[in-house]
Amino acid sequence: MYGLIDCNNFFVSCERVFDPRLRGVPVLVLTNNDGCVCALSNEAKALGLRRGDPYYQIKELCDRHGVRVLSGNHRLYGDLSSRVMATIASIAGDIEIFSVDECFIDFDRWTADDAVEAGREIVRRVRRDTGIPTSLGIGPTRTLAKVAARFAKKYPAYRCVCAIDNETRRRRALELTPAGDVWGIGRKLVRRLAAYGITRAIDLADRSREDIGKILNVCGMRTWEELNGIPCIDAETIDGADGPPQKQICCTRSFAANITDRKQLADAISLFATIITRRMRERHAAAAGLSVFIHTNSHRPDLPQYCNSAYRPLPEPTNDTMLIAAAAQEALQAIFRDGYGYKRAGIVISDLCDDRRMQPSLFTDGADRERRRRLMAAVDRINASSLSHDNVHIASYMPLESCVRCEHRSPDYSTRLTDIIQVSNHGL
DNA sequence: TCTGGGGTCCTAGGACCC
DNA sequence: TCTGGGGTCCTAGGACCC
Repeated sequence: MYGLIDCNNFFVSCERVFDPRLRGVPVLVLTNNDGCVCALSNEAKALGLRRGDPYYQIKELCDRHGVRVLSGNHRLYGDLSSRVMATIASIAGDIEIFSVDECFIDFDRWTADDAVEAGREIVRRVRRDTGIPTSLGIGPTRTLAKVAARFAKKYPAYRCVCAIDNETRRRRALELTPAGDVWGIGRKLVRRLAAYGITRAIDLADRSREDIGKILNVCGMRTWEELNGIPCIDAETIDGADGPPQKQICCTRSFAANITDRKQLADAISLFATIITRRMRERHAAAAGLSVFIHTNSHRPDLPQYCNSAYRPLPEPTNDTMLIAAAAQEALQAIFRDGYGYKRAGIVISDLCDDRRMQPSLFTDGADRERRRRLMAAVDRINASSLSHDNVHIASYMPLESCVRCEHRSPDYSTRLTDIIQVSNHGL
């Protein structure tokens, strides 16, 4: 049996941990640049708001109903996520972290009843120790555990834990689940399946293997098997930093206003190089090359459109901010054209290797490489201190706040000393 | 005025090999 | 008139996830 723990309305729940005034009222968390709705509280969902709604289209409705609107504070969410995962792991042992707010638990050696019992304890402890509400689904495959987690979240009678542990419950659950709510069935597939009369999860599971082979590809076939209780989604148990190495790292942003100036865009690219190299060093990744892309605003067909990207190989794999920034500038200069307003840009790195096992070049200076490595380590140490986030950076760097909008950002309650919550004793 | 960011996997088609 | 068979690698595009 697999368990899936899912944090309820995760980003909203994180904000509510530190600001109790947000409890019981509609709350939205926006995407970067305050562009779209990224997460909502149940009260906001009840007003008809949906994930993905552009904020400018719903602003008036939000004002009318007193919806509390927040910019995303991902440093806070990341910190709470690691606390939630640590709490779960302290009870369940090996867990497989699937996303910022979800993880799988191996319940293989448990009976269903014991798993439910242990599950209730996990949910209670996560709530007590971190303040985050969660739901737990249990099933014979990961896909069925996901289905169960939906029920655990939706119906209070389950008291946060739902198990699909026999054939009757499996069929009943799939009858009540729309095909589009199944893990792996997205918008496009919903439409294709509907053409074959498949609208509920049970319709999908009950088709013959031959039928499914004609309608869907191998990914769809795996979903079909999982719905029928045959586990076939890989068990890549992620164990701390020793999980499978990442294949790609990118850093891309939309800008609050179109950028027309070459120097301004270059400074934004330097910022992206700073962000992406810090992430690479955290993950022991080094890049053998990088791509830079720039894009005008595709939502404005009335303006001249241009997009392009360029690749630059590096003499040897590196995660040095200055070397990556320099290569990124070269790539940018190759594609920049005057006369356009650029709305989006980014750096994408697909050829990654482990910086502890990389092949150095015969023609680069080993002593210089070691000096640069120590310099980057020192910069990371200073910037990681909770008093001075990102105080040390390369000179051609544009502060994030000057190109991206985030007008309703909450404090970094748990990761920055100056933002720590204050408890007043006035009146005591 | 105003529409996110970071990933994964699969497939088809083209280039190339013997 | 008439032109094989088996394979790999790469890339772009499309689908999905949160």
